[in-house]
Amino acid sequence: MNVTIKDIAEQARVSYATVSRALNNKYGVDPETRRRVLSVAKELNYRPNAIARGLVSNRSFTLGLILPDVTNPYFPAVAAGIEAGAQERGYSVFLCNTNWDTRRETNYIKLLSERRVDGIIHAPVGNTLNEETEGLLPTVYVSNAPKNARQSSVIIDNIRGGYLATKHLIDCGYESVGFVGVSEHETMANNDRLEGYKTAFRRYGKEIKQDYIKFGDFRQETGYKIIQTMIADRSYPQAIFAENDVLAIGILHGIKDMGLRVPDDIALIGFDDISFSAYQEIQLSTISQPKERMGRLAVDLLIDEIESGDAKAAPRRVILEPELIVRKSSCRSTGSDEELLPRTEAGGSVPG
Amino acid sequence: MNVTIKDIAEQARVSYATVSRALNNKYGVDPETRRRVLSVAKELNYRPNAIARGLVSNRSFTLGLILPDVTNPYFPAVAAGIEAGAQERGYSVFLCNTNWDTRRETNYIKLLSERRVDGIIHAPVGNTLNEETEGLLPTVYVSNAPKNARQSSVIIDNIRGGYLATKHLIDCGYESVGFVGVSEHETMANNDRLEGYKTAFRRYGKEIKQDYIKFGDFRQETGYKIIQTMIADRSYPQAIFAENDVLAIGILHGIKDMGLRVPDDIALIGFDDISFSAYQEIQLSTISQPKERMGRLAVDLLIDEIESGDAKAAPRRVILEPELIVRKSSCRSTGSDEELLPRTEAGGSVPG
DNA sequence: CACGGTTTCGTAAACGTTTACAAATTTTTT
DNA sequence: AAAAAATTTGTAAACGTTTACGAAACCGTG
Repeated sequence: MNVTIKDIAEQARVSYATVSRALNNKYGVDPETRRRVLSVAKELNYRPNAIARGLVSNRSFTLGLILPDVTNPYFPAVAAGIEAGAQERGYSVFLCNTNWDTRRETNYIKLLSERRVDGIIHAPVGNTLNEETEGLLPTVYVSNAPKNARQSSVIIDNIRGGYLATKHLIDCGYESVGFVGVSEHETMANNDRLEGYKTAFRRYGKEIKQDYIKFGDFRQETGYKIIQTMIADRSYPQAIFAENDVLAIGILHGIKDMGLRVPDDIALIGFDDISFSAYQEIQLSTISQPKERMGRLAVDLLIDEIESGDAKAAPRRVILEPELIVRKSSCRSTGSDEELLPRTEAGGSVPG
Repeated sequence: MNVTIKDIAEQARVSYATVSRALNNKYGVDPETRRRVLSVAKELNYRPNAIARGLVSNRSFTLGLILPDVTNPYFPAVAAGIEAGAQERGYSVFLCNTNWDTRRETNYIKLLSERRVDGIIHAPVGNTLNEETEGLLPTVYVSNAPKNARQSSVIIDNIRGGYLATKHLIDCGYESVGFVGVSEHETMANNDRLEGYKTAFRRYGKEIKQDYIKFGDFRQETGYKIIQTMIADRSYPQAIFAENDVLAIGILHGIKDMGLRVPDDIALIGFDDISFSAYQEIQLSTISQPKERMGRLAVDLLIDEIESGDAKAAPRRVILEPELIVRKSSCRSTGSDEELLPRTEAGGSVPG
């Protein structure tokens, strides 16, 4: 059906081995025959069969991308970086959507291993590593990495992010600062953000009030409901740090629908800087992650590991800096920019 | 390195052909040996090599998904449907992001054909078909289809959508209704929406005012600027139909930042119903597409074609109904629900 | 117990490449 | 002009499966 290397061989009156060498620019083929082979190939509109090639070379130039939810704007942003980077280096990527389900994660990893991908980029949901699949394939974790992962990862310093967010609110002068997080799917990223929150309290010698720490999931409605019951109960802080922007936007609406104002009655800061947070009507202060860059770094790391063959070399843990973005939901910038908290120690270095 | 069918054969003391038959539940293998083979396979943690399998069967159980921009919330919504549907039927999908670039579209199609995908789902950018690649692979177009495409497609009735949006604004009693569209990347979908706009004017015997028809690209900022210059020029309609929600949201902010109110000073309706349009602070009226369902329909169509082998059978053109969603940016519902415009004739039928 | 019919199994070829090795050809050296 | 060296080419094996075909083993029947 499809035209193969043998068809070319016939037309060009050489053996198919020579055709293979000519097409792959291998050393040791006469320039004249190479020319002839290439011209025949073009004429027949030859497309090499990547599958056959993969079988013998044991390399598919294919990656898996496992993420919890394409529909959550955070992930497409990093996926864009991954796709672009992979494409530039000759790899194609399989899209795998887990719906925040760890069992689906496991299934996908097994599937990808059957498809003989050369590696996977994984934005995992849990905070513990999956012993059944760890090490099955070269992996780079992105945006969240399980505790004591034995693989490389590209994340931001979530503790620092949580610290920056909380510090900002404290610096604004708010007496009480609450925290709304997601517990349903505990991730290291989330744990760390809470940790950063606590650190800020410690630094400022303030006491944490458990009533002002709430947990839900990662949906807008949840944030909406949580804040509304807090307000209804007349037990709410002056400011809130929400663990991600989607939650924060829900909270924002919850506050307004209860007839209170942001930031005058309750100030608010989110995390992630999804594109909609910048919208005029929302103007959510937040902690920004370099999402696309994280994606690029992750593929580059992965492909480097694959191509250098030292997949088993010391895993690299790239930890990027989060950035405080002050919009209108918190307070005007305080200007105090002192680096009270040193950056969290990274196991590896941060490139470029 | 990896455990193969031969390793199993050895352990189970049968030929590897028998192993293959046992693993694939083929007819003609003794229940006892099958049991033995399966148990050895499990014990050795065998994972079939999809690449080798693909080589001989000439089927990769792999699809390509080509879309213009993962970062635009419309596309992840349909991608989610596609991914889920494909996964359920045993297919994996390659993510291909074209950045609204037709040359990248062509390159991706060629690449996918080298990877021997069984078919592709394509949300194309142009309105003309690419003669170089058309027919190279079984294809289903989604969300936009080139004029006289020879392949199946799943789209909504964009003429009707444009009509519904415009009619809604006219019914609200606005004297003048403008149109803001994207011209940079002309698509059939966009052309049709404008067509629907014009149809509504014709039905109502109103005259179209060219000053109120503007074009830009598909970015928020563009909508923002377009409306601001209109307002600055003191030449703007009472209501605006924007060709997509991203544009509409830009317009929304543009209006507010000029000190005017929505809908009191200028009413607004968008198209697509991306998730953020529903946000409390935005409340954009819009025309909704069943995005996830479109994705599912598209994969199902594609896989049916692939598996039935009649890829060359008459292409099916599935045309779904758009739905008017009235929020707060236009006017209260008018209640007039008469079906003035018959649905656009479809070349095929709309399945259950 | 011979025989035809089933059922189970193994051998071999095939899928489209890459690549080690050897053969053939050309070029260089003496 | 022969020998040696270098270049170019072909043959064959390999990658891990599936599957057509035929051989072997088993079954029941007369």
